[in-house]
This record gives sequence, structure tokens and C-alpha cells, in this order.
Amino acid sequence: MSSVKKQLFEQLANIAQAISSPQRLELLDYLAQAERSVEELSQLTGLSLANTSRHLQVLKQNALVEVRKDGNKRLYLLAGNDVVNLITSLRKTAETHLAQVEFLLDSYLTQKDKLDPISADQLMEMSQNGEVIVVDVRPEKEYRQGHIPHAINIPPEDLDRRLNELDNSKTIVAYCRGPYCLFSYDAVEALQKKGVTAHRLVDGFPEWKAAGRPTTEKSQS
Amino acid sequence: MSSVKKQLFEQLANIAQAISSPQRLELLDYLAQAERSVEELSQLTGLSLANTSRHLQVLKQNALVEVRKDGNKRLYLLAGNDVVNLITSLRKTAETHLAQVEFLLDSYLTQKDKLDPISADQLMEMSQNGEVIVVDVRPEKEYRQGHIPHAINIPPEDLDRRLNELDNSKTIVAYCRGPYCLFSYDAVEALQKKGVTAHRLVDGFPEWKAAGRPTTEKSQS
DNA sequence: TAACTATTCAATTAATCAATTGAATAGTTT
DNA sequence: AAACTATTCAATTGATTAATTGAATAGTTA
Repeated sequence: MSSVKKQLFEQLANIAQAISSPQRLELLDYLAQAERSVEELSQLTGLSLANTSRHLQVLKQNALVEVRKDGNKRLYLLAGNDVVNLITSLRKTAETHLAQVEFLLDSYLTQKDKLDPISADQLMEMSQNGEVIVVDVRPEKEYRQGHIPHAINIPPEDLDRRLNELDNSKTIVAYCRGPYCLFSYDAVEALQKKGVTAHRLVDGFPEWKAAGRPTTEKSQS
Repeated sequence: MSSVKKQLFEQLANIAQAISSPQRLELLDYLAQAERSVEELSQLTGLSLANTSRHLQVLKQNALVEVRKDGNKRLYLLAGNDVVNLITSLRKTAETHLAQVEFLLDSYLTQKDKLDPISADQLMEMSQNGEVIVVDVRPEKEYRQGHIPHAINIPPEDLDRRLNELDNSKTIVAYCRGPYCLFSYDAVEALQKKGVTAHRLVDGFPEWKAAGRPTTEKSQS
């Protein structure tokens, strides 16, 4: 193989190496929802500060994340939506071929995946018809940094209290961080128990955004 | 993070680890075109037989390739089109963010990328109008195992001799193994020098196929 | 059955990766 | 300027990966 082609494969291998660590995948998952500081990421993941910083350097050197300064804080963010697409491809390959993944998903989402999830295309159509209430069940910080237009934010810790506020005559669609996030499952299950027509969106917000669909940072009020 | 989610990330990380080696990426590139034996792959890549086998075990354990027996030969093949999509995502991320990749591509494809490449969608449309001749410039073995319907096979070693055979009144589109493959560049350049309207397809055959577009194994005659 | 072809496995060595600990750096606050 | 907050870096240790070499395994052929 030509020297140049070999070097191109080495570059691709470097990126794959950067995401070959479960810890770095988790960091990317959190950064897909919102930009965050090293300290915050350390707390979310349970990694030491030094180790969190080390992993972020690896991601930065391979151009998967960028960093901006805010006072003495460094805020990390994804380098682009293509990084979301890369992780999505990785997840789809794992789900398609690895029995262990299927097994884990079955134990993780017991009975839950049978909640009539709807696709992003379906939601786009329903939204245009005005027949749906969209609920973002991620933490408020993530909601504020970007969400589906007109979505209402009900963070996980407020689920029990605030689901009663919703207009029961409309169909409700809840979405979350991504396919492995349980918050939207919990919300839909609770709503269905109250007799409300509710569904969960298949994708998380990052996948919705990476597909070029409309997003906003405007508050709902 | 919950134990199950952590295990899911570990599984994704295992797949990323499997493609974090330039040698395994090269093996996957060859397997994207056609199923091949260990011996053939060893010759194509220059790796020792034992090392080739070792790398294939890693790919197989992470469900990126499958193997079938043909006499005493083991023929390896890609596990699915999603593997092609994964490598495509990897390549796009690298091309988008890594300056080194841009630099390598510039030196590798000097002046060549300015050959008015056309997209798969454009080719689909032109094919339906019957106004185009499609040329597959991969080796015959790869052509035989799958190609775009009606495509003519002109392997790299026959380019100089057989380009004269083509109907000069039609537009010619050449495609190859993928974006890093030079054969289609060479073909288009040679044809344009003869005054023929020729383009190269942006994607390689594996990307075309992975997108669900029509393919066949039928010979052209 | 022996010889051959094709491939995998095990042991070894060298290189690389991951986490910890302590030191160093940089911006902000008092 | 000192103290504080936030973050990165270097050295060290242990674990993992990659390639080679030789042995072992499996199917086919004579």
C-alpha cells in the first residue's frame, strides 16, 4: 500500500484509538448534550481530575473536542456533529452484531422498548400538524444549550411533580440524551399509566441535531 | 453511570479498539470489495500470515467480519454494510477535523480532485436517463463479487488498452474501491485527455452498496 | 496413510496505554 | 502579592497490544 494511503489509515486509526476507551465514550456522550468544564465532567464520570484531563487531551489531539476558556475554567465541547454521527455508527454496529450488546439492552430496557417509539421523521410531521407536545427530559443545563423547538423541559428530578401539568388531550412525545438514556422511558411510562397518549423519540437530542433538524436555544416561556 | 450503561460503552469501545489499527483498517478496506482468504490478504497487505490471521481474529471477535470455509481455505467477508458506514463515518470525521489528513489528501490527490466528481444521486438519475456509461475500474475479482448494474469492468492493468473501446458519444462515469483509490482518477484523467466527457463517482462501490442502492453480480456480457 | 496446503495458537519480546501521585501552570479573588 | 480555584503535565507502575517465531490444527490431495 502506498505510503500516503498508509498514513491516511494511520490517521483514521488514531481517531478510532481515541474512542476505544469507555471513559472517553462517556465523556463524549456528556459533551454531546452540553459544553462542560473538566471539574463537572470529573464529577459526572467519577474519574479523577487528572485522569479526566488526560482523556480530554486525547480527544482534543484527535480533533473530537474543542475547548474554550471562561475565566479560569476550560469548557469542552464537541468538535462537530460528525462526531455524533461517528458514535451513532459505532453504536449501530455494536447493536447489530454483538450478542452481548443485545443482551445488555434487553436487561437494561426490560419491557421498556415496547413503548411505541416514534422516529424523528414522524415527529417532524406531527409537529407541523400541531398535534403534539414535545417534552425534553434532560437536565436543564443541557436543555438550555439546545433543544427541539417548542419542547418543554421537565428535568428527571421533576418528572413526578410536573407531568400533571401537561395537556392530556394531546399526544406527548418525550426525548432524552440518546438511546441508552432512561429518562424518556420513565416519563412515557408514567404518562401512559395516567391514560395519556405518550411516546418516546427513538433518537436523543444530539442525533436529532446532527441530522440537520431544527433546534433552538430559546426558552419555552 | 449505571453498571449496564458502563458495559454498553465497553462494548462500543471494543469495536473502536478493533478498528484502531491501520493494518485492520486496510484489511477491512480490502474485504469491503470482496471476500478473501487469509493468504490473499497477507499478500495484499504485506503482513505475515500469522499476523494477518491474528488481526482477522480481532475483527471476527468484534463482529466486524465473518468467515466461511471453502475447502481448506477460510474466506473472510464483512459482517454487514453497517461496517462500511462505520468506516465512512470515521473517514469523514478525520477529513473534517484533522489537518494532517487534509495535507495528505492534497499531496495524494494533487490536481486530481478537480475532476468534477459526481454524487451517487446524480449517477442514479443519469443512469435512469440512459445517458451514461458506468465503468468499474476495480480488479475483476472485486467486480465479479458485486458491481453497479450495467457497469463495464476495466481493471487497472487494462486501462490504457481498453479505454479506447468506450462509446465516446456518451458521458462516462468511473468508480473505484473508495475515496482513497486512485484508479478512477487515472481513468477519468486519461479519458478527458482524449476529449471524452468523463467523471469520477465520489463514493466507492462499498459506500454505494451500503446506501442501499442497486447492485448486481451479473456479468456485463 | 503420508504429504501438502492453509490457517491458528502459544510463548516471547518490545511498545503502548491507563491510572495515580505529586508538581507545575494559569486565571481570579482577596 | 498571597491565596485560591481550575487545570495540565511528568514520572512511575501495571496492564494491554503488536509482531515474530515455531508449533499445532484442519482439510485436501496423491
